[in-house]
Formats: sequence, C-alpha cells, structure tokens
Amino acid sequence: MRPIKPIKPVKLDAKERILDVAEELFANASFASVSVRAVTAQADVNLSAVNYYFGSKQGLFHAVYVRRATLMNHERLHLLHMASEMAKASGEDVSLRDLINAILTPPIFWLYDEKQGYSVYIRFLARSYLEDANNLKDVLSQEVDVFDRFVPYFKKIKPNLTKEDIYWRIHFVMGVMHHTINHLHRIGLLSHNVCNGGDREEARDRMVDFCCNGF
Amino acid sequence: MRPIKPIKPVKLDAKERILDVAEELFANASFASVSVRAVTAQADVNLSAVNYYFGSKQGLFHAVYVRRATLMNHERLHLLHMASEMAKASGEDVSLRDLINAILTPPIFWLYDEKQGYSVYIRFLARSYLEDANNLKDVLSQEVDVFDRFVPYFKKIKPNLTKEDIYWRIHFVMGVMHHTINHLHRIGLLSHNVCNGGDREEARDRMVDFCCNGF
DNA sequence: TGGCGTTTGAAACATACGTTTTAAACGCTA
DNA sequence: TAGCGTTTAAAACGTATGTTTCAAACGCCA
Repeated sequence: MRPIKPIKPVKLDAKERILDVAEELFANASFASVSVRAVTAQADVNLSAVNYYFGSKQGLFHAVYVRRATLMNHERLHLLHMASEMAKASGEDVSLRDLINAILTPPIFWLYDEKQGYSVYIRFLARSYLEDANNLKDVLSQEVDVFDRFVPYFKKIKPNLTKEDIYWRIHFVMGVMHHTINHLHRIGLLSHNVCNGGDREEARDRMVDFCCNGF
Repeated sequence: MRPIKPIKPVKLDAKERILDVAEELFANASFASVSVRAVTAQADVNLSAVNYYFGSKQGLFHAVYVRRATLMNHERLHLLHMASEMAKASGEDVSLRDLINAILTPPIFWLYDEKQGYSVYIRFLARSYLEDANNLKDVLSQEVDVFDRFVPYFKKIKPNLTKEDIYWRIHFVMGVMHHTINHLHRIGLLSHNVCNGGDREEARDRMVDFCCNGF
C-alpha cells in the first residue's frame, strides 16, 4: 500500500528512531510492560534491530538513558558556574535562589520542551527512578557528583546548617521536582481545574519559591 | 521463638496471605514485572487462588489498594479534627504546622511501622502512583476529597493566598512525601552516609519543617 | 455421618515475550 | 562491477505469563 517510493528515504537513522520511541514508551510505562515488539513496531523497524543495535532490551533502556544524561547535569553545573561568576563580580555570595534555580531549571525547562524530545526524556528519567536500582547505579552516582558541587555553596549561605541538614533538603527539592514531573497533569484534578500547570515559568517559579522557603 | 504452638494452625486466611505478599511485591516492583506465580509461591498458595479470589491479576492489585486505602485518609481527617478542636478550645486558628502534620504524619508513620504491614502498603501506594492511571481513579478521587477538607483551613491561616497557590503547595507537599517514601534509602547514597533516614520522627519533622517553610 | 457448597491441587492452554538464526538486501570501496 | 562488512527481513525457538479446567479435598451444617 506504499505510495511512490521516494528516491532518498527521509528517515532518521533506525537506531535513533528506536531510541526515540523507546524513550517515549519507557516514559509512560514500566520497563517490563513495554515490549520490544511495541518499540520496533512503532519505530517501523524490524524486531531484531533492538538486539542487533543494543544487545538486549536492558541495553536499549540503558542507551536511552545515556543519550541525554550528562547534558542535563552539565546544564546544572553551567548555571551554577554562571551564578558563581556573577556573584564574584559583584562581591556577593551566590544566592539560595540561584542554587535552587540551577538544580531545578534544566529538568523543568526540558519538561516543557516539545521540540527535541527532552520533555519525554525527563519523564523517562523520573520514572526510571522507580525501576530496579541495578539499572541505574551510574545515573545515581552522576547526580550525586553534581550535587556535591552544590553543597559548599549552600554551606556558605547557611553556615549554621549541618551537612546532614543540607543533604536532607536537597533530597526534598528533588522530591518536589520528581513529583511535579511525574504528576503535573494531576494538579488539574487535585485543584478541580483551578490550576493547569501549563506554563513552564510558572511551574519553575512556584517550585523555586517553595524550595527556597523550605530550605 | 514463638511460645507453645496452639492447637489450631495459626495461618492467616489464604486470601489475606495473598494480599500481604502482593502488597510487598507490588511495593518493590512494577505491576507487569510481578508475576502471579511469584505471588502465589511466596504466599504458599495454589496458582489458581488469585483468579479464584480476585478474578484477575488486576483485581488482586485493586484489592491490595482498597484494603487500607480509606484508613489512612481517615487518620488524616482525624488529626485535622483534633487540631481543630484544640484550636477552638484555645480560641486560636489551626496552625500551619498542624495542617502539614495531619497530611504527612499518617503516611510517614505507617512507613516506619513494621508490625502491621502498613510500611509496605505506603511504598505500594507511592509506586502505584506511577502505574497506568486507569487502575487508580478512585485512589485519586478519595485523596482529592480529603485535601478539599484541608483547603479552608489553609485559606484561613493564609488569607492572601489564592486557591491556586494552595493547590500548588499541597501538590509540592505530596511531592516531598512521595519522594521521601520511595527513595528514603537513597538519602544515604546522596549524603555519602552522613544521613541514614532511620528515624521516623526525624524524617517526619524534617519534612514538616521543609513544607511549613515552603508554604 | 452424609451431603453440598467452598476451597485447593495439579495440569494444561493459549498467548506474548526476549532472543536467536539464517539468508537476503544494501552501501560502500577497490 | 566485484567483494565485503553492515543492516534488514522473516521465521522460529524456548520460555514465562495470565488464565482456565476439572477433579480431589475440605469444612460445615442437617
């Protein structure tokens, strides 16, 4: 039933298409409930392609993760760096708001980014936190490294807090973020459609406000 | 180390044992990755029992939920009621801390309750938030009803907040809670074992502090 | 004790899954 | 064009799954 076949097929790489589809499906359902067949069918690719390119279903999952993992944490560190430079120039400390901003802005802005598929990735990432920890050891360790870079700044602003306090509060900030990401659509139900969560600046600012005060 | 064994074999109902095991397995892994066979084997029950008692695997999942669902929300409303009575007696408003407390204390205390299996249920509940929304329509609506009872109290304490503000902040409080429940073990990794998250009062108080300030 | 509704036991069924296999088709370089 | 490594195609394999079946065992009440 195909129409006239074009000379050059305007298709992305099969590998890339598989990653896109897998990202989307894994973002919306658990690892076990997403079948390789569903991925390959939706990516318009042969069933064996997944095992060919990625070795296994697990390999595919991991590949989806690593494709964009470091980029987001680099964005965080970049925001931290910029805030640090600005503060240095004006002779002040980095503000608490800057720190929270640097942690929350990349994921929440990605969440609303429809074009490049980052939105899907963020939901994928948030969901994958609940999968078996084996798949995600390197996910964790990378994020831990990033937050370690933030701790001294928190400590400088709030010298009376212990490291324990700071870790707990970073943990809560992550909680606000993950829950917002996973259940953003639910704010409508909770509020009887008073809130809609459609504006990324609003969501970001509300989260940042809440977390700054919480800290 | 049980004392003398009574004459009647002290086995729980098969039905109850299935629910206990399913609760535990569903708390630790996704719906699709938990097999009926794993449940029945661990519950020391025949394979067909699940379909006999609950009709289907989905039915079992739903039964696990409904077994303790209303109780927790009743505890929340009870705490709200008590705080309201105390406040009335002293002629004051219910404090913000009382409200946050009433929302967070039941789940977080259940989380640390080893004896009655409530701990497992709380993790089951938090995880089930990420499963397909179809299974959980009544979960949501019940929780929404409970929080609606809280809104007027928030409004009275913070009259300058809009309803929208309040719903967003309740949403964030839930985020802190769910993330803490799902990733409590992770606070150790994040903090390089500075924090351990072993004390329910500490966890509760830290969450309440954070959320009170955030509000 | 006898009878009957309820519960359990063991096996089988049909299906969906991840993975493997084998050969054909493709794309590039010599 | 010939040759060869890479990619795709289609089918099959073995296994695990949810569910059904049907007879045996049980528990209770007359």
